[in-house]
Amino acid sequence: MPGRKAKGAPWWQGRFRGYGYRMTVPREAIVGVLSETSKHLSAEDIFLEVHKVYPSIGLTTIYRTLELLVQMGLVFKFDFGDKRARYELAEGPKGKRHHHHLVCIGCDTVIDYTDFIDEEIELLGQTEKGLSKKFNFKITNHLIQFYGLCKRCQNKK
Amino acid sequence: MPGRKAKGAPWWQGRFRGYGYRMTVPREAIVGVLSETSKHLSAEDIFLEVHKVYPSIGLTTIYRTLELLVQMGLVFKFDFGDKRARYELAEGPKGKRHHHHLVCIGCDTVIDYTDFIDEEIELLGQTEKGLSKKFNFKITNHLIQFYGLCKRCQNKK
DNA sequence: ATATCTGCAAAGACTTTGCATGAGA
DNA sequence: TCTCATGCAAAGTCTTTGCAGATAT
Repeated sequence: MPGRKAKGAPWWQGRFRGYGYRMTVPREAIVGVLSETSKHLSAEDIFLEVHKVYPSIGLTTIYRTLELLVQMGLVFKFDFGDKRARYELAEGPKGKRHHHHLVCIGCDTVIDYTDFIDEEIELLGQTEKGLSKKFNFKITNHLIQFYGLCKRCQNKK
Repeated sequence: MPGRKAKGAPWWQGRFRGYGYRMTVPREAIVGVLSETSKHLSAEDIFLEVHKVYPSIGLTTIYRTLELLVQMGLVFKFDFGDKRARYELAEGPKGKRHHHHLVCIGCDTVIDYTDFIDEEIELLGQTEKGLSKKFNFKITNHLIQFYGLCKRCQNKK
């Protein structure tokens, strides 16, 4: 759906304010970019995208903002094995579906999947509860990734 | 048990040969260090440890060997959020218990846990099978980590 | 008005690469 | 012997930091 830009009040502004952070043009632009894609963008990817509209915004700000966003829980930071960190919005306006990743160790392609998520959620819930109690550890997040070879890379060798 | 050093033929040598790699002193030393600990060592940790016995072995070799080991599936490489990569032997002589990690985002401490592993294994097995079929993706490994705050870090704030 | 935020340039940290020497099979 | 492996130093890459000027509230 193309015409998503013209919304009323961006849903994330309150979140910033709640944390005592100011709402600025760069921050708006960065969250904007993240909310418009389902890809796993690197800091530089985001920089380039933001740069198209606001050429004056620097890469440093991207990094600093992403750090904030991660800390606020608005964004997840991933490491898929290629050197750079990847970022993904934690929640969308419409509550984007929770998913995990399938990472190809041949070409670093990442596939999102939502299959078995319900079963996973249940097991994870159990596990989290158990671990929290046993280790007195307050779990706030989890990471599940599968590694292997995608179709193309299987055929290469 | 202290006296584990004097074993007959190191179990991993065959693996090296099988991949067409040579067995060398540095490689032996590095696997040796990894097999003597249950910690999550960084390349530098390993370097320092190896250095005590073989001061002539350089950090470069550590990196190069770790890459080989990871590629051979003998070692897992982890990213726990502090900048450096961490390495852990994938399998021990006695088939060390499969485990996952609980990572404290406050102090980067990592706790290994084996609770619920059986349930996880079962679910993961199912999931792997399903995903392999659906995406024609050959899964070779998986990663599960929980993030949160350890006891100490909960009390700090 | 003023505490934050930002951009630029420079620094930092981990990891990789080039090349000549040395060692395994 | 003849590749493969290693060490050293230098280079690379992503990310962070310092600081003066700009901005949000």
